[in-house]
Amino acid sequence: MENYSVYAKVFKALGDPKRAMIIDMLSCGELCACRILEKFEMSQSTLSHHMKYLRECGLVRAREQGKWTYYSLDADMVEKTRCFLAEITSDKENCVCRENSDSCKGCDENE
Amino acid sequence: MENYSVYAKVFKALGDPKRAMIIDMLSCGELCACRILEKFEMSQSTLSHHMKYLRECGLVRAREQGKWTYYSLDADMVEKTRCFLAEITSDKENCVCRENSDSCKGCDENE
DNA sequence: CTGTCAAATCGATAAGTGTCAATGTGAATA
DNA sequence: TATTCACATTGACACTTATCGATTTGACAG
Repeated sequence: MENYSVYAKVFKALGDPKRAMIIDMLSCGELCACRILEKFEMSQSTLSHHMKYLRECGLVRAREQGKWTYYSLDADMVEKTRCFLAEITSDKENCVCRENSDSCKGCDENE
Repeated sequence: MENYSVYAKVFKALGDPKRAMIIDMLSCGELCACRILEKFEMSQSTLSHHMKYLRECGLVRAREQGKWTYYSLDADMVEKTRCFLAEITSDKENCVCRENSDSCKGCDENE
């Protein structure tokens, strides 16, 4: 159930059209907040809120440089998320539905 | 922006740990509501609500047979969702961030 | 027809989310 | 030092969501 909760946060983050769009933008490379803001009709505080959400779920990293903050995707988290999605939507031997235990742990490296 | 909204619904659906778990269960094949309910500490009405959510975003289909309702994943939607996730998290030529804008290079020019 | 069962819907409530204006903060600059 | 700039945080609000118990619907058995 732990894993479900971890990725639930990521999916919640993707569950807002504007945040999904921000992810899309960041997929081309690092961007500063001001550059992202240009693309949206949204107050600066609202964008900041969204960026915090994206950071806290692990999907996005922030790098501060002087007064600017540069955002970029966390490639590792992206990969894990894709993997998790693939995992829970594919047939498998040790599925939750076949056991009482917490299987379907996805692609965690410590196994 | 349309596409972002369509898949935002799907991601919102996956953004609840229990719903993600239900998806996981259904990935092994069709199940009736009662079978799913067994796995959770959740009232019947709450489960019904979640199933409606999953149906409405297109991820799950329902087949009624007598008094039972059988649920299964919509393979097509699953595939499209995986695809969308891959799309927005990969670098590409025609990224949102390149639309109506000269580049995606960040704030370099302001430094 | 009546009672029972599976599931959906309704009504209510507490918690979470998206949004903005206002304010705070820390770095660069005049 | 005081001001400005980029961004974060706060407080407030309307809206949505997760949840439950109660009720309704639709199918089957007697």
